[in-house]
Amino acid sequence: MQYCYQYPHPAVTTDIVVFTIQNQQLDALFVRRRNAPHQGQWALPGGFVDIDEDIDTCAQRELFEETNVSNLYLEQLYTFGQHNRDPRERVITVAYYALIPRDRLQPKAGSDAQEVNWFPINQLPELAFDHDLIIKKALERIAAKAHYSTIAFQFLPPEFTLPELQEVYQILRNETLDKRNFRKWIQSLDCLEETGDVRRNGSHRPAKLYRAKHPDVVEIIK
Amino acid sequence: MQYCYQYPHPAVTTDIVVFTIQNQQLDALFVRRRNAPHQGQWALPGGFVDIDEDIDTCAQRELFEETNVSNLYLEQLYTFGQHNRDPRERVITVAYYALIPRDRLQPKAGSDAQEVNWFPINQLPELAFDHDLIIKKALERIAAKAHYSTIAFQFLPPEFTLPELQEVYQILRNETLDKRNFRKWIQSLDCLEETGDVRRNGSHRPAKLYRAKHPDVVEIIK
DNA sequence: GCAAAAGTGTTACGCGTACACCCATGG
DNA sequence: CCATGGGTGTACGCGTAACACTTTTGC
Repeated sequence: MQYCYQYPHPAVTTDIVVFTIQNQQLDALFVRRRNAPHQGQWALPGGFVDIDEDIDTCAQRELFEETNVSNLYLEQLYTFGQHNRDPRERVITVAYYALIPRDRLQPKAGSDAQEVNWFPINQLPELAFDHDLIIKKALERIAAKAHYSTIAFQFLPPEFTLPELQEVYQILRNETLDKRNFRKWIQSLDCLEETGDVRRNGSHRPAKLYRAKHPDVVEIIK
Repeated sequence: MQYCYQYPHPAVTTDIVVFTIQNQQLDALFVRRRNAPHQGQWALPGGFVDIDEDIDTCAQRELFEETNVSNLYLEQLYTFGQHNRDPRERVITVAYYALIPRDRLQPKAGSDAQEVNWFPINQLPELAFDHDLIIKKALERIAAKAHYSTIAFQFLPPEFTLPELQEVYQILRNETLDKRNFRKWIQSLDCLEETGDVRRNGSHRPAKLYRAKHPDVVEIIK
């Protein structure tokens, strides 16, 4: 079966930069390509937009196929449309980024037999296509958002401690923060509530647990 | 001649929100549709991406075709990809916005016989497709940028006075600013230089003329 | 009792904001 | 000389940034 048009049409894909934080590092998810071009190289998860599928829905679907997790924070990033970015045919890709909390990482990410892997964002392998550009843009975006939104909560489980939250902000903003000032700031946003519980992990004072008042919305602050 | 594919392909367009400031108002440019669907309604300028044309280039081309002006500030805004946003076929549009200074407005914008018109953004006509959504997103973007960038310069001729610059900021941010505080702020950015000349317009003290130190870059500030 | 991380207040400085009068020109 | 808009400085308050010690636990 063939689909014919009076004028040439590009193919459209979505690619998703999936971020998580583990081992004190920001990691992104990649899939090893099994076919040419760029066979064997690592690439962002993604794929073609179905003809009657919204592009947001497509991104959600691709994301689920690679991570087995749904309902993640997902935001459109930028559209990459250099005419020669794919040697096979004209492909325009709408890039998204998604954030996945540690506690929802699957033991083996990926539903099919594909080889997938997390890489720390400062030790990336060589990437297929223009995916290095996409990553770069995604990093800029989340670093910026870490300054004026509650995006960091999306990396954490529903209950977390203030030192954990501070660590996420530090990794995203790539700077160390003063503990007292950070606490004063985050408390003043009135977006946290104590669970009443504590977390004990080590021979030291236990940390109080908090949860976000509105865990599903990324609030713009300041 | 037909172009055939193994899988259905969407059409891809770019639409451009062209902004200018005239008569103390922010205006956007629209084209009246001559064909169904939405025949007779106003729509954003835009059109199909050629198969071997970068999407940025396409936006530039469409922009030039409607305004006869090139080398404008042009930035990608967002990609709109609801599957049913165009009743004819699947069309994904990559929206851009452009800023055009007063002094480069053509007497009759538009190169061909199409009916084109500027509308103040708070008196928009009913728009075709989802173009109201696109405008809304573009307005949010430039209002935000007016707070943390030198975007306002792009609305002005190469030489301008401080009252003129302040007016642009006020329109974009939709608030009045204190004259002395505005001047202190803008001078502190070290992005202006006096031309040494003045502009006389009326029976009052003439205003000093300034130019941007880097007229082609929109600097991120603060 | 000691090591290790959690928790907690105060001070200083800079920036943003509020505010009123003189200046230069054209008619 | 008068109307019109251009141009200028200061004071106050708030928010950001710097900074050190006590608390609680596990071993």
